Amino acid sequence: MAVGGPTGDDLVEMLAALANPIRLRIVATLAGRRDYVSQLAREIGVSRPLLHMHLRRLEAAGLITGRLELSDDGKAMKYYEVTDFDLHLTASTVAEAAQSLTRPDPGKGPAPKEST
Amino acid sequence: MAVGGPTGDDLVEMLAALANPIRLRIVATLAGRRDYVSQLAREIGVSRPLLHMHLRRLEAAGLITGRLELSDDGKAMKYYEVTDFDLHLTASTVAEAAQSLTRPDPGKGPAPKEST
DNA sequence: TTCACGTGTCATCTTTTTCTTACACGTGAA
DNA sequence: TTCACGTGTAAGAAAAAGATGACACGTGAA
Repeated sequence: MAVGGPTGDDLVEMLAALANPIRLRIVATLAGRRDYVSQLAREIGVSRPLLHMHLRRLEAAGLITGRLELSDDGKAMKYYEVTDFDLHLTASTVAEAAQSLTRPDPGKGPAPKEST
Repeated sequence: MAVGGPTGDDLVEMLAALANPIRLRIVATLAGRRDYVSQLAREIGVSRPLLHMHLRRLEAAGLITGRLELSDDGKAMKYYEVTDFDLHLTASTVAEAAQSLTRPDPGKGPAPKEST
């Protein structure tokens, strides 16, 4: 997906999702091959609940996607894989994205009202 | 500066620095013209102490630089401007950067020891 | 002197993020 | 049944980030 213009809010979410060693490692691992949760947790070396949280964050940002599949054993395995994200960050691209920011500060005011 | 390979740690720091509405807006504002702290605080609409903290984070990540200058009035003004950062984020670039990650998880173990 | 403007920091509080522990469910095999 | 393996979630502790207010300093002008 070309990202000529994610909204400022979306950009913040993507950046926040990537700005973490564990999540960076998750993306790196999934970049090689898709994997299911338990196996991924073993490879990266984190607990399943923790990995689960990080996966949610990455998926919410649109950087990875997961789908539930059934193995031959009849076990439900959730496989994750990376999406085709492509972010180009320079002062100008950031400046453009910032124009569509709706939150002046994180988690406070809901949205800016239009000036009269 | 081309960023064919910032270390994983550096990348995390840059991403964390940009993953914030206020800091995104700071970079966007400085992308147009350099500015000094008090004026910047007024334009963005945040307090000086708060802006000061965000500026430190951005400067630590190497995204902006500031230098102290003297105005005609003899006042010490600290002017900030953006650097020529250029980050390209895809699954593969992230995978490459992740190889040089030294911290398995944020704020726990100091550094991984080399395996024998 | 007092005011307005610039710089900075410190202590504190609130909020968010991160992480662990414990629990729930389902299936196949011994 | 019990065990191993897969899935998920919920509660609470710990750590980090965000934000505020009060303070310090220095200069020029009224």
